[in-house]
Amino acid sequence: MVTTNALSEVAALAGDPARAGMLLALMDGRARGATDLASIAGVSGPTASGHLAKMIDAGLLVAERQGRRRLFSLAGPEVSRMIEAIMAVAAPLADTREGAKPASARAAWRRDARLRLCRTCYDHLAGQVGSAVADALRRDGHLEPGEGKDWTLTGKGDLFCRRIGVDLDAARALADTGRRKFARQCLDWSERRPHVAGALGAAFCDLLLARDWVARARGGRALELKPAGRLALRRVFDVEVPALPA
Amino acid sequence: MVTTNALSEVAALAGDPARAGMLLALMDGRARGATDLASIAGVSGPTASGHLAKMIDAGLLVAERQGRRRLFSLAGPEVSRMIEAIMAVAAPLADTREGAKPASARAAWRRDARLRLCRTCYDHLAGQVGSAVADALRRDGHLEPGEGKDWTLTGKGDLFCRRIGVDLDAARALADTGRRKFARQCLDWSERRPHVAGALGAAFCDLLLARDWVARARGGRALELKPAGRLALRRVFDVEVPALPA
DNA sequence: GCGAGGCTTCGGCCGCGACCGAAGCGGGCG
DNA sequence: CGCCCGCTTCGGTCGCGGCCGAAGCCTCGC
Repeated sequence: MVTTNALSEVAALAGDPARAGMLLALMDGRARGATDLASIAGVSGPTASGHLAKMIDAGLLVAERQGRRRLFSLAGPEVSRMIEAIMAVAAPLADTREGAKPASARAAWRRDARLRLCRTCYDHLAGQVGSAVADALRRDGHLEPGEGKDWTLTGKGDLFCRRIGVDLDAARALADTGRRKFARQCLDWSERRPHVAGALGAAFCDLLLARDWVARARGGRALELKPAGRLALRRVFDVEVPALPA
Repeated sequence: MVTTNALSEVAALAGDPARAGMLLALMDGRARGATDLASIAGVSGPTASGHLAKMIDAGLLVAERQGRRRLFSLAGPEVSRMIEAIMAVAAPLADTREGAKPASARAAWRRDARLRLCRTCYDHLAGQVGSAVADALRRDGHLEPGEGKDWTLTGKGDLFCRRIGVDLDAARALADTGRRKFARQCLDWSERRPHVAGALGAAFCDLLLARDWVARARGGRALELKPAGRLALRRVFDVEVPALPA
């Protein structure tokens, strides 16, 4: 029965503390370099490299060169679903082991739900809100997949951005200096579709913050979607985002 | 960060081929003895016993004495969800490794969905249908949790069973000989609530088969829920069971 | 009450795999 | 062009944990 071995092989990958630490660190959807992950996992560079190679091999991670760095991220939503499922089993274990704090566990879970709904990824939007915005832009012909992992803003999209108040000029200026890509596809772990990163993504995020449609939760990447923001998403982008579970 | 260790510890449990084999074997919801599981996993008795003890300890399995045997089964739905989630990640790996049979994998998955919907557990109903029936009987005051892991059939339940055609006399006769418990709570892996086992559970299953509401799929524990059966469940038990995914 | 079957505990063996330091590659940046 | 930084490969060490056989415990059945 090959399925038995496949199960144990994948589980064994997540079954090492160093690898588990890396996977958890990548659950936020950011891509990280091998050295970062090594220090997060508390192992040396070579050891981390070996772990990462195994996880790439098994399809748990994907890697992308960026400059002289190699950035690793979760291979897809099924991987993060797996990690969540394992944590769901592991949570009661951790509880019973030390003084039982189901309340805090539930709070953590709620916080996770908030993260999945709306968060920043560096300085741009991610989560369901980020993906919904990107989806809407594509759907309405404002944004198209460009060469490589870039987005191309169409003429129609240019007009749309100016109309709703996105500071396109600043974003373009930043891109022209070469310091930053204008618009990049950034794959989101909790959603299927990529969202909008780069200078344009940051400009969108700035707009939502300036309009007070979303607000930074103190000390984290979570963004609170205000009622006015939910309304605005419907009115401006014609998208609906689900409410947070109670 | 304790959550990291908890994750890796649980994953490591599933990361051993012998333990993974046991977990997969238990995915059908049946409880098995240590010797059975040892031969399934291809290890000796003592080795299996050690594995089982660890999984009990971690809350992945639960054990129940029955005579001089000790029966092991999955601790709950979150455990089977975890295993499914891991397999979802492992499946592509197995595919690319050898000749890729996504069709058969999908067929297996569909078969699993059928198992979750309706199956036999020994000779009684299990799966969503089994649990739905048990839920309805409790909800309507026909069945109550009795002492230990027994169910108690109320007077109202007695009348109800006779009215819909369950062969109560045969079930009671069987129970009176002591050869069999009358009605036992049997925990179902794919559902929360226990379903009805014992002579009464078997009688219910016989009824559904006799009425042609369900039919045995050849060569398996899966039961096909006929359209008439779905209708009957609504009419007789006032429960709704979801359709199979296409 | 005694034997048998099922499960667990104990002790000891062995192999896999995590780990690190040192050395090798390769792409930026000054 | 050459240094530097980030990542990988190589070789060797070591400890954890899986594995089994033998022996012990408990429950059942004759």
